[in-house]
Amino acid sequence: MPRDADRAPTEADYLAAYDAEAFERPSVAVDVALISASEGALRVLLVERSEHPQRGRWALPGGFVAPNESLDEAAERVLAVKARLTGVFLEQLYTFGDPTRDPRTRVISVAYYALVDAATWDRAARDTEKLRVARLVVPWEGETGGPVEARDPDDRPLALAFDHEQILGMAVRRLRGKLDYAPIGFQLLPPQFTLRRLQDVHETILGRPLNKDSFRRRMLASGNLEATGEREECVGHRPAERYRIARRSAV
Amino acid sequence: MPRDADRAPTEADYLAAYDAEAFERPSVAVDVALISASEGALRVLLVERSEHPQRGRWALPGGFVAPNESLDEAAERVLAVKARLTGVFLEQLYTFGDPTRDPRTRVISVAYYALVDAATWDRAARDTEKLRVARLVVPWEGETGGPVEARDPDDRPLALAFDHEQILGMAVRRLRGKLDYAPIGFQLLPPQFTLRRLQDVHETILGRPLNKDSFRRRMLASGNLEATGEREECVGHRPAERYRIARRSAV
DNA sequence: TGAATAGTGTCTATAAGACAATATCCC
DNA sequence: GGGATATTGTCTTATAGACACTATTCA
Repeated sequence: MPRDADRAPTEADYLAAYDAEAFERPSVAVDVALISASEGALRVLLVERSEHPQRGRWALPGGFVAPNESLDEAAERVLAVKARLTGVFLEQLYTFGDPTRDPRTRVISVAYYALVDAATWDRAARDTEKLRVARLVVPWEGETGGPVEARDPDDRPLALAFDHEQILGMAVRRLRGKLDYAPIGFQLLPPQFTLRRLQDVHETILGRPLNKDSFRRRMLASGNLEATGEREECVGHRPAERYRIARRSAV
Repeated sequence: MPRDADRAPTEADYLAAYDAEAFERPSVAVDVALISASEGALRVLLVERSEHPQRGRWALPGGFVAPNESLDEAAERVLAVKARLTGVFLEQLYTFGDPTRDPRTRVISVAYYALVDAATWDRAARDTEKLRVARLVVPWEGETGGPVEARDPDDRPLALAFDHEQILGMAVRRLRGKLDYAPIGFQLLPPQFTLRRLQDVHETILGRPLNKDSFRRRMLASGNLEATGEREECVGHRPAERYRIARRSAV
């Protein structure tokens, strides 16, 4: 890491810094990676672009930020309008501002990610012409980072619009990083779930198998789970107990 | 976490989502928390506002994003112009977009944090009328989060402008969260340093004492450090070996 | 020589991984 | 009863915290 201090800023630098209010203003949008997990893979909702630019490519649902709404509210609105979902887990991810990321004009995108369980998913976003639930393929391990691929149900790659490949890569990296210390695994499951299903979700996010015993101990010790007393039924083997998120999450 | 699916979006929702290009565009700025550590406390560079709004209050150095620069470039420019620093560690933090955060007009701020060692600091930003190095007081433990206070050299609180108290709080929280798994502690130290100085930095960031033995073991095992063979001099006690960042950081 | 901190070695407590044994359901 | 997975218990291993001890420099 070089530390070249004391480069003398030019007059132009000063002008650029102080007169920026006169600059042309960029458009600001939010793009939401709505993520779920099923059958061992992460899934994401994509929208086919019907207009130029990038017509025919697949994009994250997004929209421009209205004058009187906060960024969080804009993201919630996008979810409500495009996926018909409200009240889901939603968190800001990163802001993408390369001047050339949108060929039309300068568009700065504040990316969000949202997590839902597969059941809610099925109600909200069936596969249609314009809307598709794509499977994510992560070509890197751990928290290396980098773009990820989206595949259709026949395992064909979907061409993503703009820099949405990067946004999805960042989302997966964030998920992997937060999973161990933040209570986010549950968000991909229905209100009640067995420990095995929770482990499935963790393994899907991390892209690697986990030790069953250690996983049980960690989860139960975390204080984030609460036994319901109920059990699975009709499963062809000993039924597992169902858990839910503890009211006082953590200690 | 409620999961109220299926609220039918109104026509107005659709229009808001799709006609947003016609919206008035917000201004987009970057604000940089330039952070250092010395004498057991985190320090941050603040600029006194000479204009309304919030005249007389202290703000993070910032500037509007120019049409042809990326967000990272804008943050680098702000550092070069206001602190005369280039090549320092710089990373995007979070984007603040409350519609009322700036009373003039809608300003969305992409916040960054930068890390420098105290020596570079002293060269770059002496205390002047307009520029001040403030001491940060963190009124919460661990990664709880929340606003932090800035104090002047006489320990008097400095009134911060806009939501910069929140931005600083987010910066401290991010630092605490990343410290254990990302190589960022070195960024607050000169190119060569002893393990004790590194521990000082970690304790300052975390706001709590660390176990000396365990800290040594972890740091040396991380593979991020490289012994220089040199030692301290004239220290009135056994001189410690100096280390630097390993060329191949981590494995 | 003594003050002060660097660096090493050992013991203990805690958490993760491995493995075995038992429990419980449906067929 | 047999298949299949849940759940519990024990053992081993890695890591963090605690503490004692030695090493080295300058005053």
